[in-house]
Amino acid sequence: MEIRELRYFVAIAEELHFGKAARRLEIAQPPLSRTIARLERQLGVTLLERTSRKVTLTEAGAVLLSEGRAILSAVAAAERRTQQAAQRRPRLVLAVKSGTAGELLAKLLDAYRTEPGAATVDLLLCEAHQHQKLLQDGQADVALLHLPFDSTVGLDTETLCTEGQVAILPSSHALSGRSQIRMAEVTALPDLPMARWPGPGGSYPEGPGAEVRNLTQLFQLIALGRTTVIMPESAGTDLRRDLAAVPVLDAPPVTTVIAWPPQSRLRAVADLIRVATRL
Amino acid sequence: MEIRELRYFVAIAEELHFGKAARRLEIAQPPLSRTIARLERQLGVTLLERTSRKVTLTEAGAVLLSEGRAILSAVAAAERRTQQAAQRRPRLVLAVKSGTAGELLAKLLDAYRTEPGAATVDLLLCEAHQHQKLLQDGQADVALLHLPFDSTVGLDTETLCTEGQVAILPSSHALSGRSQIRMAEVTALPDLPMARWPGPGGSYPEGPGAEVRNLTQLFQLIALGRTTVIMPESAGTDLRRDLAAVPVLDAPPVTTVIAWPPQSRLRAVADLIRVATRL
DNA sequence: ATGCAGCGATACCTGAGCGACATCGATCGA
DNA sequence: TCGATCGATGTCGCTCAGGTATCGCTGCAT
Repeated sequence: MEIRELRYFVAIAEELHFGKAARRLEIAQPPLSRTIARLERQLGVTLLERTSRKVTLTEAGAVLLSEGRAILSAVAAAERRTQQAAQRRPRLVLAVKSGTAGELLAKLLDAYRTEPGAATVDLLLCEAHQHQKLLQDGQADVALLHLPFDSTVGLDTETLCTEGQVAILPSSHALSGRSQIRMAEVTALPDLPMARWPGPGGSYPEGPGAEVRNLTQLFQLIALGRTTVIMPESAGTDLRRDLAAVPVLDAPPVTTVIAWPPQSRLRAVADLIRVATRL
Repeated sequence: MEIRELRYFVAIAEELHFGKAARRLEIAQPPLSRTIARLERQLGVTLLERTSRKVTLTEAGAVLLSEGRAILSAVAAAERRTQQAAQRRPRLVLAVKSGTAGELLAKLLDAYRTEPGAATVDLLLCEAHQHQKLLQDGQADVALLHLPFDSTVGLDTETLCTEGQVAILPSSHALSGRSQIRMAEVTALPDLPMARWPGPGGSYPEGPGAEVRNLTQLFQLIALGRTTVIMPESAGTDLRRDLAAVPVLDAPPVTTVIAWPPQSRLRAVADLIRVATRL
């Protein structure tokens, strides 16, 4: 099995249409048909059921699609990382959800900068749920994740810190003066439905709250009295004047971890992790 | 970058010798030289420093070696799993360290067997530290691991159970009648140095205890009064007559988890996991 | 019922590149 | 200084990737 064959198969499996897949691959349709036929012959497995009107995946095809996507990501990552490693002055891409881990991030970058042979660290500000993909296809080398929100499946991690959560409310709200609060009190506020974040697929869960994509949007909506949110303490420091943070007693603690692909061999990654765990 | 090129590069990077690598790949040496040269040209990166007497890896080459091995494993896994998925009656390979999780394993297999459309489960009895590799190159589909001993990096997991640990002693030993014991008491026994297991590389750590590879060896040595061991409770049930198990109060608890590769799409794997978590 | 449009498979051709063999040039040790 | 060893290079045959033209099947519209 070759990468080219896998690329072709994944394209067809996604399009379920030889013509469209060929256009996407920028080749003609006949070589595509032949390549897939040969792949099937070599594996001894039928991957696609085709009539002249419809193409469908077999069960084996679904398995190969899933495994194949992972392999193609890994190949793209290998190419990127190999080229990075050859640079005279290495660069390191650190993926962080925008607006989070502010102080920790600053301390980490400061501490790492003084390391001998420190690489240039590029920050890749990403949206929630993107980390995984960025690390897997080599667009990022390291990421800061927040448990239990982010998944660490397929990654090596080290715990950096654990913190409580706070509810962000309009300063004018009745509860904003409280020194602490409980989950149930926040989630039950009928006048302030909880904001909804996009899920892993990029679509929003059902619910009454506002749909938000970033902290600026969110804070604006909270200030307007349209929504509220429960989030880690550190993200609630240095708030706008018209917002208040109230510690939520029984919210699950949030753990910030540093994560990297397990087979990472970049010295810069190892250094950064060492610095991070010593903070 | 193609799989063939990656296979060639990994072979050379491991042998650090074009001739030997070519023999291992069962091709002549010249095409190998040319293939690597072209790979380097395409990546725009020097992977190997070569003189006519010595070949060494560059830093970029070391990165590609590491990433490349992972990719080759993934490709082998994809081929195996695709072919498995095409079988009329699917098979499922469950990797377990020999001698562990006895009762849990029996219950799991019994419960799964009654599932509608249950696959045939093949047990792959392996040695410690092999799980990871078996799952990654597709020789196994699921594994039972024991935290904190085994690494779950790169795998999805579900916790099945947690148990304490016991010290296994000769029945004749002075401590064997105790109802409980402490770590320090066991590790400090001068007459019974702790047995040594092979590490991830297959070599043994330094120490006075006996070198063992499996439970039969181990139990025999304990019965002979040559060593002792601390291990999970469940592995210490149904002991030989001449051995005794004493709970170790302050030993870290052992968690048994079921683990699988994150991109797994086999229905049989999903079924088995569901059954396991409901036990 | 028939003709047409859309789709995947097949036939055939050209050129790139893989792999084999022979050989070169450099380097190290005797 | 000579020979052995090792990676690079030149050359050749052949496989196979990719292109164009076309076939055969199927569903749909008239």
